[in-house]
Amino acid sequence: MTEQRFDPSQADGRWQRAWDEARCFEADSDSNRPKSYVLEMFPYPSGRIHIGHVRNYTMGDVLARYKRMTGHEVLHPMGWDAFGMPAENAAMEQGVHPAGWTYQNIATMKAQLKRLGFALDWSREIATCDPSYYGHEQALFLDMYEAGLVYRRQSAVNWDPVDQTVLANEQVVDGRGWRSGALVEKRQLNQWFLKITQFAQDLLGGLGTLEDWPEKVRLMQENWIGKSEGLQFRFDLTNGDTLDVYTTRPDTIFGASFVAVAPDHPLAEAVAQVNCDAAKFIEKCRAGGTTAAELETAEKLGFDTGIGAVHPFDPDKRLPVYIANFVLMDYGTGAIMAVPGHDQRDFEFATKYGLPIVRVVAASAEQADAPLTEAEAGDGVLVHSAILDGMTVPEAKRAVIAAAESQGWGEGKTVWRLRDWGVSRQRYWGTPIPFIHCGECGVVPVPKEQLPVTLPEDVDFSIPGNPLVRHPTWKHVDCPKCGGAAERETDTLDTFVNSSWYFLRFASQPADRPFDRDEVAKWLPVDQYIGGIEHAILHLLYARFWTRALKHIGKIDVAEPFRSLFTQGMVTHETYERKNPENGQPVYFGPGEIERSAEGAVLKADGDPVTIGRVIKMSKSKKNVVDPDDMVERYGADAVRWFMLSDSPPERDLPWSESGIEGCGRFVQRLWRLFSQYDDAATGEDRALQRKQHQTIAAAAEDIEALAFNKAVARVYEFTSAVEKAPPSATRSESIATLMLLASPMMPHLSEEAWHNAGFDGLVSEAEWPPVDPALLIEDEVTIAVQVKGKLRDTLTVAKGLPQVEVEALALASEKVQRALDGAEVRKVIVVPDRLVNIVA
RNA sequence: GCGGGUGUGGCGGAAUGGUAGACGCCGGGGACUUAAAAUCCCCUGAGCUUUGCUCGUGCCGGUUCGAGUCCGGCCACCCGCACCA
Repeated sequence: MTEQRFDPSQADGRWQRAWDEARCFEADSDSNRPKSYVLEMFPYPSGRIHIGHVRNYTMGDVLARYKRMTGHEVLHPMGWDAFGMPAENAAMEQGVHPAGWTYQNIATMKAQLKRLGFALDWSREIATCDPSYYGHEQALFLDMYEAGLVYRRQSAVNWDPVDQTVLANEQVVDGRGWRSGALVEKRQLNQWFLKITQFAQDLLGGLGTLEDWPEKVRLMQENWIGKSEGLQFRFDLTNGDTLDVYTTRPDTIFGASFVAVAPDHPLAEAVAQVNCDAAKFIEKCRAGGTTAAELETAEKLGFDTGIGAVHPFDPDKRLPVYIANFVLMDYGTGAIMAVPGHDQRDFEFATKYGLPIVRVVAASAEQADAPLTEAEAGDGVLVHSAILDGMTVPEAKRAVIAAAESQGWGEGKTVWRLRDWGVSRQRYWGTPIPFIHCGECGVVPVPKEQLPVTLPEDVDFSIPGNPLVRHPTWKHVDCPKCGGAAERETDTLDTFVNSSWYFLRFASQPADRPFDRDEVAKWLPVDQYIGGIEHAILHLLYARFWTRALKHIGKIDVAEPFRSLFTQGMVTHETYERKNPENGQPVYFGPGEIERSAEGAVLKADGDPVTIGRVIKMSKSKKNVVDPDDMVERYGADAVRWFMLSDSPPERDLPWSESGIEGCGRFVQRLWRLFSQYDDAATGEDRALQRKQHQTIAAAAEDIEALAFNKAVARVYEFTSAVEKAPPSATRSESIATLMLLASPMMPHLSEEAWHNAGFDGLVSEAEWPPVDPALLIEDEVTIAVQVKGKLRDTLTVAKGLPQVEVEALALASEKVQRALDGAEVRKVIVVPDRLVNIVA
């Protein structure tokens, strides 16, 4: 006899232990079933699992469990993206060691994930902060160095002069250090780079093969790589020098009214040597923000160097050369020809400094003198452009490039927006870069047999700066080449490096090398990768680059790491706030502190109302967070999982609500009551229910494979209602068993318990997805909409496949149709078979 | 600023160019109960002159027999912008 209510507090743990004991989620690479590699982006161990993680991993889990039920050998691993700044911040703020803090968090979060019943292969767990992981990363980095994919050069960092520390962009607030409040300076340091640009064309071309990636992500990457074809050419300057500029619009060369260089361009620096106003201007630019967003939103500012540039088509024409804050040194040559008529940035600059704005492209020759109120980037024909007049934009581009090449002052050139990847971080909690600096031999790689270069444990975070630099002994080593005194590299690798190959390490974990080539060949590519849209560009591009780099140096034979990608939305929640009467700043309250009703919300503490604010991404600062553990404790893992899948399409944001999770808890119990009605002694057929059953199996499978979990959930609801209403029969019992199977990827604990109680053998987690009888999918009647002039007037229920003429006759015979027609003459009748009739009068 | 996305009832959403609002939440009514919880049933886009009609998918316009869906232009919000992960 089964209990009245399903009790997750004891059932969840029992089945989780049963899965562990059966080791049913460990991937067997010797299996001859078709493989399926399901991977969710691994989490940063920040402390506790966030509800957003729960959503991400629930989606992957449903797919992994479904794939296992449909006969696949599934690899569904989990690990920890364990290096990063928060551990160092915790060390500084709480006096804990980054390693201790990180491993403690991992233990906590692992227990939380276990409580949710995810079908993960924990035998392959990795933490990137473990030397057994990052040691192999160091080896791969050295391999890339040997292959010429790693180099060093000067590059700017944000320097906090008070804390004597390099700051990340997010640590710079309004141009000041977040801790010290000091004005941040740009400082040049020698840093390590990976040559991602060597693969620019391949990374771009590869996007075309990624059919199962969202179009938007491919577009974003394409724009990020930013291939552009244009003209690089040389201006002769009035001071006797020359200046190389790059333009994607050589056709507009007659519209150029000035030339601009980046503040850190050599020409700008040369001018600053002799002109202190220029030096001050450059100083001002350096004090500003470093990010592209800040540069481009800042007011356009320039400094006239007094130098003139000779127009290549008109030796008498001189263009003033400016230093301008909106020109980027990293793109092209760091210098541009500015065409205000056809580039909005140039337009704003020209307006501000009173420079000429000339139209050189118009819709037609007659429009040559149409006034410009903003820059026009559209197509048209060339005007006011001497020899180019009348040409189209593409013709003029070709003509100018041809002229430059034949006259020897420039050449057509492909330029990429993509820049090489700076991987140096002046921080402790990361992978040590395995190099040694020797006064005699220069930069020397650490010999492979000396890997891993591990982090020293005795470090002091009470003072700012990189502890590796000031550690008493760690960096002092003998040069591997000459044996003389030398120093270790104290920079560590960007944490994006850790996440650029972890999916390979999951496939196999040999101790003596990063991965096994055959195992990688067996499991890769990842069949379904799931993560947040915020990783659309950087992480995914870096992982694609590492895959190419490792293939290039002969380590693997994988073209693309992720065959199919899915980007899920965020979990959001209402905010509850009051205005602080003293400063007008909002004071936030957590969901646990308030009492929510249909009328509004009141604070439990004082019973007075609070304002219900916008529904936004959960964040600690807004206190609109819920803790997954609390929810699992109150409603059980299955209700939480069900909520994560319900309602919102997975690619969109999911608003968490208390009433929503309560509804899910109720549905778990409702299913439980239905499951307990399973009776293998029942007899009799129920054709309609049988039809519904098979339609539901097919539709749910289709929905899960399309990751449309919200639709699969709706199918289960619908089918549940149908089974509940059906009178007892063998079909009904069969339907109940089917429902256990359909629900099992989403609500595995409930399903295991019910499966067991119904007397079935084995675990439902190892059962097969129920087969579909195609004959039962077809309906024999259809409902046809009848429209008059596009408006619905009636519906008809007819046999499926009824000939068009008969449908038309039935529609015209309808009383409602005749009334709507009101005697008007029928001009045309459109019949869509089995769907609709539209009568046009 | 640039690149990418999203917008449908009170709320989350469904809908191969073909019946807009499936399914769920909230709310309302009823049954059961001494009562409550739990459960079950019914109703639930707006308006109107209610056998039915009109309006309605962010806003403005277009294509079509027919537009939530396609095209053009706007608006709002979200994501990314290279040292957050």
